[in-house]
Amino acid sequence: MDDENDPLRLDRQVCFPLYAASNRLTRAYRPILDRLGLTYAQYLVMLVLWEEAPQSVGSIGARLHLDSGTLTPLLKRLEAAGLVTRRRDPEDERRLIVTPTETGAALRAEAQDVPMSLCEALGLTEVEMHELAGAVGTVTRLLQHDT
Amino acid sequence: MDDENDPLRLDRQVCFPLYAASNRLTRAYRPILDRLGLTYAQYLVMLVLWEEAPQSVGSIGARLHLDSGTLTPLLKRLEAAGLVTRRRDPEDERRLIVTPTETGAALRAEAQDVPMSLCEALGLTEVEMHELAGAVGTVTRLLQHDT
DNA sequence: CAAATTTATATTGCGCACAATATAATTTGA
DNA sequence: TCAAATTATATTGTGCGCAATATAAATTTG
Repeated sequence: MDDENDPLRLDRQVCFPLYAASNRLTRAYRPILDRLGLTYAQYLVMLVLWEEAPQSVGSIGARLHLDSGTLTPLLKRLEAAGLVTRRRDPEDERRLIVTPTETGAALRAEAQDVPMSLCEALGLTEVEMHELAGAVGTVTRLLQHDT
Repeated sequence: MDDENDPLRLDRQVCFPLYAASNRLTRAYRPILDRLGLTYAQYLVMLVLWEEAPQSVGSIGARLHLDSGTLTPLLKRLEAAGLVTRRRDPEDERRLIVTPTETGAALRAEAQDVPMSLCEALGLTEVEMHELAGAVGTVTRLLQHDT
């Protein structure tokens, strides 16, 4: 009831600005990634695959903290778009091996300036981008106490 | 191709940790809010309404940066749960006035210790919580250059 | 005052995110 | 060795988040 210290006031919520910031980022990415025909989550999966391929659904998920409920349909859409192939690992038929197609690998070149475009879309200088990276790092470190 | 400075490496993405942190937070809130029968987004709407009621869909949306595409079905679910009423403003039939029911208002008492429970679920001390608030504030400030 | 414009909410459609559960392959161990 | 436990992915169902569009009420203008 003592307004000042009410823990339920929206402007006292530590986590709401993080939620709002994350939504805002996804919105900012959208017009940029539209040019590549990718959603933000699909872009993240392609980043992971461009770094190392092939990879199983599980290893992609471990990297992005996403589970098969999210990844299975997403990967099917990437497959339907001709960007990846999905086949079972003959060594272990439980595993599904995801590999970028030639088109999917070539898309990497188109994606080169996505980070810079986003920077511009957010109206951030390189210095501010570094500040942001620092603050985001602090948030991440603090939230990784658990798992 | 010069691995070190490749702007497409996942660990060079400033925004991915923010996305991951936001997902993690929603997961952390879930078991706590389950006890109130609320999702995280519904909890945010109730916070806004507990602060000031009644409010129109538009004013709730302005506060949370959400649009009617998100809020209309969410508010219908809150109405179906008996937590709010929805009626047109007789002064301006375009507006929809959202008001907590007695049950909805009473739920506020049940929610009092949600912030503390979350803090515990994240394994954060009060000092760390303040650090987190500071870092989140920096992120918010930097991302508010645009709108 | 009527037509055009603006404003507020609703609807539709798509793609996550995730809990819960299912299925099938592999591994373990009595 | 074979039944139980474990592991990997898939499926189902719910609820966002948002772009695009629709609808209807209010406001502005000519």
